[in-house]
Amino acid sequence: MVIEGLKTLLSDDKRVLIKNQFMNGTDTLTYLEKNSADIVLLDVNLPDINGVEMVPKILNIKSNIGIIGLSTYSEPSIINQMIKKGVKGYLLKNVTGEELVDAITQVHQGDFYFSSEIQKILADSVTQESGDLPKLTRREKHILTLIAEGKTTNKIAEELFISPLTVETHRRNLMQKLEVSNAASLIKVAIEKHLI
Amino acid sequence: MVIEGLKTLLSDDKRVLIKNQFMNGTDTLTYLEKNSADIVLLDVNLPDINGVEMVPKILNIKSNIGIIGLSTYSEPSIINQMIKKGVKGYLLKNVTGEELVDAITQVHQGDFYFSSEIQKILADSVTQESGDLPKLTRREKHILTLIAEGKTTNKIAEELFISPLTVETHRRNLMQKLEVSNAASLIKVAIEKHLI
DNA sequence: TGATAACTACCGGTAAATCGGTATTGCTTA
DNA sequence: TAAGCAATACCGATTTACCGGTAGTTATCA
Repeated sequence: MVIEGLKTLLSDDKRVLIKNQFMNGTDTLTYLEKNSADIVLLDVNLPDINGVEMVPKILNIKSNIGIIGLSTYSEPSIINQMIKKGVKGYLLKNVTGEELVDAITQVHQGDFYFSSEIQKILADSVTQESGDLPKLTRREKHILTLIAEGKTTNKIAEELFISPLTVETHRRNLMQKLEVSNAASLIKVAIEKHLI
Repeated sequence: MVIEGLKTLLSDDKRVLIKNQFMNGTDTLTYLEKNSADIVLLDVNLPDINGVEMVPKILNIKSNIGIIGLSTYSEPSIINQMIKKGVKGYLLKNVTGEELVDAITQVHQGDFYFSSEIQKILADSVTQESGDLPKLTRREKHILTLIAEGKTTNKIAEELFISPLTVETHRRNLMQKLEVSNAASLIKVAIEKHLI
């Protein structure tokens, strides 16, 4: 449905030629390995591969492809991640045909393009400082999920064959990194920041 | 974009006439108050009004309108809620034109229509028994959010001008209702069940 | 190969949460 | 209006979490 919408919005404009379209990530990647494209309009919600992960995969195949992210929603953290991975533009699906063509031409010229809504979201996320994901280690992530499952320090220690004291240390580091002071809010912000 | 996609998918079929389309809930409701329609294709993610809340609002205006829910994603709880509110069908946005027309005609005849993917999700949710939302009282919900904010029992008691012992009772009732044994997992399942 | 990060571990102490059981009061509604 | 639920509250006891500080051993990667 979204693809049909895209095609309709772009069909009026002769500056844009739609070469192909796919419903999932893997098909897209195999196509791009054998064929060329200037711009990829990339939906963030794909059935097989995460949109964020798609970006480096595409750029590995051909680094000069301009990728424009596309999503219904607007979570700052996702947009931030996409930009870090190398998208050149980002739009919401309520975009007009005009804006869509603008975005494509701008990105094709080597510029960036973010719709006004996205710019607002990015600006907000900078002021709120909510976009910065703390870096958790593998062990910390693991223990985080076990805490979320309701397991106590002792249970976790048993499960990982380490000392409860060690688990407590990880626990404290987690809370420090996420700037909270107990497990309840730890889980809440971990989920908000998509760390779980 | 989605609307354009819909229009394209439906334009081939002469059984369906698109009367109007809107980008938000309020415009839709004001239109429906003065005009008629057989079927409403309702996106769950609207900028102003929650899709679930839209359903009773629409049915209050004209109870014989057939509503078909539409979303990119597929969270069982949302689909369940929509059905409870009275939608007659539910589709994902990767639906084909053919299936879309099928759904519309079936619902127009008074039948239900759920795409195979949705049926699978519903079946899974029944077996996993994850769809049953425990009923929390107003006070419990409030305290739940305060716990999620990392506040301790004492802080919450101060804030609500009640005894810490009372807060503790609410806490225990919350944990019992959500079938968990500590605050961390309480928050996790509360978020999973969209109670926060 | 040397520095940095990750993982491990400990002590002592305080604060908070959890458990089990009980009970009164007010509101709501069948 | 009686039953049921919601909100309030308490006691005693145990467990778990949280804080501050410290430190040795492995990876790992530049």
